Amino acid sequence: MQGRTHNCGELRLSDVGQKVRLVGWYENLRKVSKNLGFLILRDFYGTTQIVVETEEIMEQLSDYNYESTIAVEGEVRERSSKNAKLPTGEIEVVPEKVELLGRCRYNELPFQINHSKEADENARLKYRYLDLRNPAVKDRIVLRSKVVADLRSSMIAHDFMEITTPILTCSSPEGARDYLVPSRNHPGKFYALPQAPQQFKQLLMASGFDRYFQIAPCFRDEDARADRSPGEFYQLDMEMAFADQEDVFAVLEDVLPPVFSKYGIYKEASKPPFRRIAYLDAMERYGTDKPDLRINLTVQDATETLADCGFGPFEGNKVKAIVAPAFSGTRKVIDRLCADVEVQSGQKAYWFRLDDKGELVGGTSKFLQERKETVVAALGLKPGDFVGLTAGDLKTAQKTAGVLRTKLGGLSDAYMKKDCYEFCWIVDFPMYEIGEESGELEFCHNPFSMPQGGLKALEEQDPLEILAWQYDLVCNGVELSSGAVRNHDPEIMVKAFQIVGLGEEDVKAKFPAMYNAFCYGAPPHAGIAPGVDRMVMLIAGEESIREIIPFPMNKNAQDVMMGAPAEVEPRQLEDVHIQIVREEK
RNA sequence: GGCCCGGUAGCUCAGCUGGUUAGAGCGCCGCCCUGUCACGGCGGAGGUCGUGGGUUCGAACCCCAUCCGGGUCGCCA
Repeated sequence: MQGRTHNCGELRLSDVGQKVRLVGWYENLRKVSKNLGFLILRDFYGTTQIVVETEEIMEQLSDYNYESTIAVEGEVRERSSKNAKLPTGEIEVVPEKVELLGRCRYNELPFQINHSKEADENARLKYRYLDLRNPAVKDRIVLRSKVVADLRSSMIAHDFMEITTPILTCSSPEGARDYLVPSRNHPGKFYALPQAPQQFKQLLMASGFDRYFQIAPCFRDEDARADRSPGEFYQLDMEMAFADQEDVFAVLEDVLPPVFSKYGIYKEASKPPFRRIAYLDAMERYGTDKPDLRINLTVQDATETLADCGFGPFEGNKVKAIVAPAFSGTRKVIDRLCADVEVQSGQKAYWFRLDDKGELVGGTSKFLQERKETVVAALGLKPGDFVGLTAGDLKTAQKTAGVLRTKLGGLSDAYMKKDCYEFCWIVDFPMYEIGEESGELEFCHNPFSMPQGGLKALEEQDPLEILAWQYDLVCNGVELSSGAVRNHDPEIMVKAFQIVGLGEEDVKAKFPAMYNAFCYGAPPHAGIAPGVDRMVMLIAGEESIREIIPFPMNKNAQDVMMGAPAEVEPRQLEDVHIQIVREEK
């Protein structure tokens, strides 16, 4: 007998009496005596108990290390003591023959397979093929595959067509650092890996395709975060011709919630239409453009009430307040909260409380006693309330308050409904902003977005007042995606660039293909590109993006399993006309 | 690049105010165990305390430098 008759997850009571051949990994042997032991055989589908009842097979097994692959031939038997926790727990296989298929040469592994999630991350990444044998680790990758399959079929059901776009393309002048690929045939010239298929999908619209999507690999040479993989990631990239913001919203509101509620750790997901929050409102009420709407706390402006109270950090600054009602945290909890905010935002948070007797206590309260009535009235305080405070220029105060709000929300179920997916759209982003470094007018997001009001707005309005048809999709405080109604009109495009001091020649130079294409009659179009990795993280309830990537890189963008990045042969460098210049330390 | 946290047995971690022989659980090896299922019992092996320097009679512990990992800010239109 070759191969297998069944997998390790499918035998049931109804199979009793059958002769079977199972193959898989030798996970464990619980040895009870010289001639009784219970072997756990594991494959992709599950585990099956093999009951060893002869000294002969017991001795044979003692030569094999755990994690070797073996084949077992024998008869299915009803267990005398069943295990309700296992799908195969009612049966066991009595082996007539055991065969070694692939020897594991080590009796000690870098970590224990079933506890690999607790092991050192570098060891897990280096031995990812062992880590992935852990069902709990493997399941995330299986989940990812299912989510992607459902997204794909749902998009196709919505009449979208998957079209692949080039991986070797050219460096784009805006945005993140590119990954460059030297050209052998063109000395001194480089391809770049796409940061997103942005321009290609817009060119598909100009080419006459109506509804495009792609599970698209994207490459950006930027530093990692817990929720941001270095180097590469995937987007559910989509674009629709003759469409506006409403059309894009309608598609994703239809496609995403069913996938989230079907596979997610939470079974409840927002129903369409998702809440829409204007960017400036989001910054004011939630202190972020990616609010977690599961948290019911909001930010208030307390500048007028508190800025001049005599507390140094408030002086001349904007002050933001978050009132947490019926607060029960101890001083230790509060200190921890403030420390966490400082670690994450780089800014300090302050606080005081209105105690049960109605007295202002703790933190900054001594600066407020004289104006107690005003403070209580302005913030609408009730006895037992905690007030978290942040200060700085408007953006700093808002952003810090945003971090504080998130941390406060995590403290109590009363502040946060945890078990659901709350989607929202952030809309009405400003078209332009004053750049923090340059101090000059810049595009707030991407220059391809259509300004609300079109050419007329660009000609007549204060640039800082102009809004763009630009939107973000947010779920539980995670930014899933940016999207926009694109600027498909060369005239408006040139005008939009002129406002930031660039001209027609710059547009042509920076985006020649798109500019030219749009000169031949382009459809109005709009699109978006939700991050697949982020969505799978939310669905899986994982905090680390590495858990949902089959072969992730470490924080420093190294693949410790493959050894990438690596040096190459001098000959290869010559081929592509590259010389290495090493920096002296 | 800045800041924060960490690095002690194969793995996870404890190790007090600096004190003489650095511990635990899991794993590994050996023996025992006829229904285990996180099997159990007994015994054993296993340590450059990340690295280098300093302070001290004495350093896993304090100081300096450095390397590595994670988080975060910058960055990611």
